[in-house]
Amino acid sequence: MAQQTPPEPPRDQTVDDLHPHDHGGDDRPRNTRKPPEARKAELLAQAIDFFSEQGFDGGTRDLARRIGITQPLIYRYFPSKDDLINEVYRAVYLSQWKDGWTEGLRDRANPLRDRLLAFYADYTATIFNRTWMRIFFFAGLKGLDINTRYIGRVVSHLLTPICREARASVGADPDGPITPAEIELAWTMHGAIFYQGIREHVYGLPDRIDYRAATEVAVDMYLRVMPEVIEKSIKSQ
Amino acid sequence: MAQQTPPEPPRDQTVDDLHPHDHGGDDRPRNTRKPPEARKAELLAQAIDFFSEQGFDGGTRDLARRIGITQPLIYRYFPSKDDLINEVYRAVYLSQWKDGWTEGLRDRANPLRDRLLAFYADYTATIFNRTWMRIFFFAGLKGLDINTRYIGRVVSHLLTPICREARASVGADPDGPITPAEIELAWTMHGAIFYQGIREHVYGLPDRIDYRAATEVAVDMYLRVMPEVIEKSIKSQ
DNA sequence: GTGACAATTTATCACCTGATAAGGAAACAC
DNA sequence: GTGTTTCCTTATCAGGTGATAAATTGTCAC
Repeated sequence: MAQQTPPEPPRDQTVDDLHPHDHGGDDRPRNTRKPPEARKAELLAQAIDFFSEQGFDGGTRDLARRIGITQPLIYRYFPSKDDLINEVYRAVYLSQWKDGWTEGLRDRANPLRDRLLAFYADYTATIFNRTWMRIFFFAGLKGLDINTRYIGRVVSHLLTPICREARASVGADPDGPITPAEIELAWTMHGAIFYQGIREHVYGLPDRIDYRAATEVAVDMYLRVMPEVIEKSIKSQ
Repeated sequence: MAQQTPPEPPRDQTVDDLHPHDHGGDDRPRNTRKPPEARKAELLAQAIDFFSEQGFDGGTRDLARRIGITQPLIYRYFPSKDDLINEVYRAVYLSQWKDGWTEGLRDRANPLRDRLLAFYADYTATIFNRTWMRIFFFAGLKGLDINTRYIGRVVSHLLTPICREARASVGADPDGPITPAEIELAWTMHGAIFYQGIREHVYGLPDRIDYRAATEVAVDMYLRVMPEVIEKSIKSQ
C-alpha cells in the first residue's frame, strides 16, 4: 500500500482504444445518474440475466458493459462478485417460491388430481423459463449448497405433502412415516414434468412444448401406480 | 515477435516458490517418460474426469498438475484447449453410443415392454455416471452443437424407432409419419427415466437410486397411454 | 449560484489464463 | 560411447480477471 508507485500521467492512447466504450455504435459518452436503490435493482436484474446466459464464470466487465456502466461501479453496490452471485441465487430461488403451492396441494376440498394439475400448471409457469432453469443447473453443477437446499425444500414442501395427500386419497394414514418408495414415485412424476423444462431451456431446443399434455400423463401415471406403492409401504412398516 | 524483449536472467526465487512442484508432499522431481500414444490417452482420460468436475472453464494448469506433468506438455498432444475439449466430447458422446440399442428396440421377437426395459437397463448403465451426466449438461448449457446433435440422435435413433415399434405393437402402420404428439409421449417416458440420473449425478444427492422401479413405472405408463395417442395421431393424418 | 455530497469513471494492481519458444534429458541406434 | 531423436521442462508472453483508490462530475440543499 504505502510503497505503491505514484500514479503515472495518462498513458498512450493505444491502450484506451481497446476500451469498450471507445467503440462506435453503442457509445454512451455520459452515464445517467441513478438513485442507489434503482441502480442496485437494475444491476441485480441484469446480473440474473447475464449469469443465466454466461454461467457464473462470466466476467464483471461484460456484465457492466451490458448495463452501460463501468466495471468498478459494480463494487460500489456489491462487495464482491460472490456476494452478487449470492443475491442472484436468492432472487431466483427463494423469492419465487410460493407457499400457496403447499397449501393448494393440501386443500382437500378438491380432488387430488385437480390439485396436482393446478399445482404443476402454476409451478411450471413459474420456473419454466430460460433464466430460472439455467441458473438452477449452473448452480447444481457447481454443487452449491443453495441448490441442495432447494431440492430439500422440494422434497419437504412439495413431494412429501403430495405423498401424504395421496395416502389420504386412498384412505391410508396420511401422518405415518413416508417411505423412500413413495417419495421415489413422486420424484418420477415430478421428473417427467420437469424434464420438459430441461429440454426446452437447458438443451435449447427450438420447438415449443405443450406442457399440459405431458403433465396430465405424468399425474395420471402417478395416481394409477400410487395405491399399490402405498399398500406395500404400509405393510412393510 | 521480432521486437520481443530479450529473455531476462532467472528471477527471484519468491516467484518460483509459488510453483506447485516446489511444495512438499507430492513432490515429483522427475517425470516418467511415456510413449506418445500412452501419454495422449492418459491426458484425454484425465481431461474427461477433470472437465466433468470443473466444467470446461477449468484451467490447463490444474489439469496438468492432476496428471503429474507440466502445463505446456498438454500442447504437445493437443493444439489448443478447444481441441482437447472436442476430443473429450467425442470420447464421451460418440464412442459410447451403441448401435445395438436401436437394433434391440426393433427386434420384434420380444414383447415391446421387454425390449424397452432391456434398452433402458443398458442405456442407464452406460450414461448414468457422474462423468457422462455432468459433461452432457456442461455442454448443453454452453449451447454447443454437439449436444444438439446428440439429442437429435436420441430422437432419430431411439424415440422414433420406439414410436414405430409402438405402432406395430397395436397393429397400426409403423412406416407412416410419426406425429409430434407421439414423440412427446416417448419424451415423457424418457424424461421420467433420465431424470433419475440427473438427480443422482447433477444435483449430487447422497442417496443411491434404484433405477429399475422407476423405469418400469415409466415404461408401463408409456405402454398404457400410447395406444390412444397413436389412434388420435393416425386419425388426424 | 455555490458548496457539499454522492454517483460514476479513470487508472491501476496482483494474479490467473491459454499459449509459445527454447533448453534439458532420457532413450534408442549404431 | 557418441549422436540424434523426442519427450518433457523452464521461462515467458499477451491478454484477461476480480478488486481497489483516487479523481471527476452530476445533483440537490440552501
